[in-house]
Amino acid sequence: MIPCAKCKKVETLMKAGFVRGKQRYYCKKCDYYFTLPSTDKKTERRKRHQTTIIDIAQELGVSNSTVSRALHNHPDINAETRKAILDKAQELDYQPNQLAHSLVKSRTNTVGIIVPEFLTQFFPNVIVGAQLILRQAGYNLMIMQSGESYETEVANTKALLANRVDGLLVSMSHETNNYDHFRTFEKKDIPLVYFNRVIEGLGTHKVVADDFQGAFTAVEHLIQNGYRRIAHLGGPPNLLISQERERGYREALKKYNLPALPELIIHGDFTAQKAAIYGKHLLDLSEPPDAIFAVNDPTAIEILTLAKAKGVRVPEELGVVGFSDDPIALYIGNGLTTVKQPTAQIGEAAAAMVLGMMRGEEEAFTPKTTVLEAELVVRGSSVRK
Amino acid sequence: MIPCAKCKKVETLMKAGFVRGKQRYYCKKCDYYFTLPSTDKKTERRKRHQTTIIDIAQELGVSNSTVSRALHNHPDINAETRKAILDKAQELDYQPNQLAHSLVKSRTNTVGIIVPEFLTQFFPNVIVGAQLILRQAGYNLMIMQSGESYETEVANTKALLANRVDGLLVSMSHETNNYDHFRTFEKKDIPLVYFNRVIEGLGTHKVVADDFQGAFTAVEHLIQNGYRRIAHLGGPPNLLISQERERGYREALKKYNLPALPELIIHGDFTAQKAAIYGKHLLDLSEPPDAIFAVNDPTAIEILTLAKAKGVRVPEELGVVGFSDDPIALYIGNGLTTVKQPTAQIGEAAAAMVLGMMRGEEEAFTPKTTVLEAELVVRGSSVRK
DNA sequence: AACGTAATCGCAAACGTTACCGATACATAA
DNA sequence: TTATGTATCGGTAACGTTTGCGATTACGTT
Repeated sequence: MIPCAKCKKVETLMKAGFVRGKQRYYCKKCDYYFTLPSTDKKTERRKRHQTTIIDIAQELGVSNSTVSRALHNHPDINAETRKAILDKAQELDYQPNQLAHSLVKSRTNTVGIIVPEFLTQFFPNVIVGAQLILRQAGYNLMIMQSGESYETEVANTKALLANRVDGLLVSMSHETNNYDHFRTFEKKDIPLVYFNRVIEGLGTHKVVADDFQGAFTAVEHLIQNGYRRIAHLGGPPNLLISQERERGYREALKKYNLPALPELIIHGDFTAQKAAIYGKHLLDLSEPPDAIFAVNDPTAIEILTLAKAKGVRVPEELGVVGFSDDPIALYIGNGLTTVKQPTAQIGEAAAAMVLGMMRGEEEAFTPKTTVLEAELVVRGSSVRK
Repeated sequence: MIPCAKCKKVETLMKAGFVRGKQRYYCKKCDYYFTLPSTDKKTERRKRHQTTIIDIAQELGVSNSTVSRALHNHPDINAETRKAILDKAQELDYQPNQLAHSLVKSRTNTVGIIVPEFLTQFFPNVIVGAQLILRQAGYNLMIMQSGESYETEVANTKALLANRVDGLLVSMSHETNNYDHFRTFEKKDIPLVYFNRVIEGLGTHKVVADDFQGAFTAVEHLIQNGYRRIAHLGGPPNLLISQERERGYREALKKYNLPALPELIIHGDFTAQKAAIYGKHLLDLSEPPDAIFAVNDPTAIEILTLAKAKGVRVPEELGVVGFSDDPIALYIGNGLTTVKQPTAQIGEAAAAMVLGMMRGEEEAFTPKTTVLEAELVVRGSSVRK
């Protein structure tokens, strides 16, 4: 009863096994194998779905191109039809499908940002600044946090790449020593701007606070307040931010003919955990420092806590200066002297940079570095009364 | 010399004006207008683009479906071809286009989260918790902040909708009184979970800390430490979080037969700014309170600052309890007594909820509310020595 | 030798939008 | 009239992936 798919004869046909659970037939005459096409139920439009441009078009009996034009006020459209379409869109609660849009335009209007953490105030503030600039330029911000882990940082870049971000802002985790995952962006010509945590040698734009000047001013301040045996609890040595702050520290000492003692310079990793260990080490030294310049506020705060526990009086016996002006700095003890960075401006500057790059305002590409001023905020932890 | 597009005759043809800068022709015989098809240059593949599945397919001389299968270890594929494809993918630095994938699957593997701000520690912590759970389930998190503005909150929902998130976590801005933008999600069957800042009546899942119990315990603690004239500097009255904390405050007073004095209950908006105004008002009262239960830590911190400036001794003359255990609480003065919320767990619980909903584990939909314990952390601001 | 079946792979239709062109109906100028 | 613009609108390839199903080979099995 089944006719051959080619010659339509029934008599020459025979069953010929199964394929994927369906009966297969073989026509001896045509020497042709085939299976019966499934009785295609002509599946009516999937039940639930966001309303599309096509839904609007069908309801109004126009083509989808017309609808598309209406929604983007293209000149080639009649005012009345546009109104009808806009009304219908409103009625059906149409939301454009950004995915489809991005796919065809191969632009997502999204830039990614990777930060090491957002438990201190620094990065959230940067993000707010960046978001401000980007939003008013019509861009969305996709926020990722690496949690100071190289692995997740790589995973983050992968995800952002998969989501085809148009640009990227990065502050590196202190774990990263390999930068291939960032080079990928350069290779694909995706604008990339580093901020705060940057390394040297990567030929890209950077936005940083003036770490050197900030550190120099901070240490000079300590010296001018009578501290002489000043230690530095630094950051990961691979990051420029650590290098610059240490350089500022060293230069300040040099200016006042003070020695930079190796035993008073320790590299941590920005975390309070490590700071506690190294800080304790410093305070327990047979000849302890009379001041500590910490690479960041969490470190400085840990030192203040240690000093309090040990009964070391601040600022009389120990001067402490931090870096970044964490809100806690204002409230802890008599206040923590710290170097204030223009957090929001860092975000804004970085955002402005990618914007420029994405708009292709670049002639020849020359890596530019924006340095924003850092300001010393003097509080109780560094001024002997 | 130009033949008619229909009848191919040359003699019946004549020029007939221009359309969009191109010469138009008219065949008198056929009564047919037309323009010459542009000499389609067969534009070779656009220069720069991320490598696609097709690039791999072409390089290897296989079809793109084969490549797709290889990349998802589909059974229908030879081990060798798979290896070849995988190698080539590596070589070409292939990154799957999430957009195209999402478009066809109509699933983005992304959930959105809207928070009012991330300048206090609370929301970042929640985000970290949520991200943890979602990431290991293969989902990305799209973070938005409303900045406590209704307008941007609406804009945020629009953006998330346009990006077709599979689910949404929301903590509302204190400005929002209209919830239509959230109802859209319910209407489109997009899983939605509120956390922390929720309102009543919305038939959806919620995750909150036990605000009532936390507040009750806090105020009871104040009473047990001898405070009698306890004020409450509350939050926006439309939010359940404010209502519950106020209820806890009132119930605790009631338990000890203390009156809830209207002049000692003021509603702020969570911000330090308003807290400064209302706090000053309270302290300047002819008969000032001997303790203040603040709706959150920024408010409490502002009160401590005001008290210090005014010379009111804490905790002797004024007991203060906050809510949320901001890091500052540990360091300010002799420490701020506060109610600690399980921030990360809130994020985790909320994330787990959307996950469940997205996986369609729901039978009939019954709004579920998860309440997580809040714990009183006693510090110096509330214990008279 | 003839058939049954598993292993592979290609085709092509979606997904929702955009944009280039072609194609009309009129309005207008010659 | 008649040739020429103009104002609108439809058709249809892309964009990069997934997937159902058809097709082809290669091998066992009777």
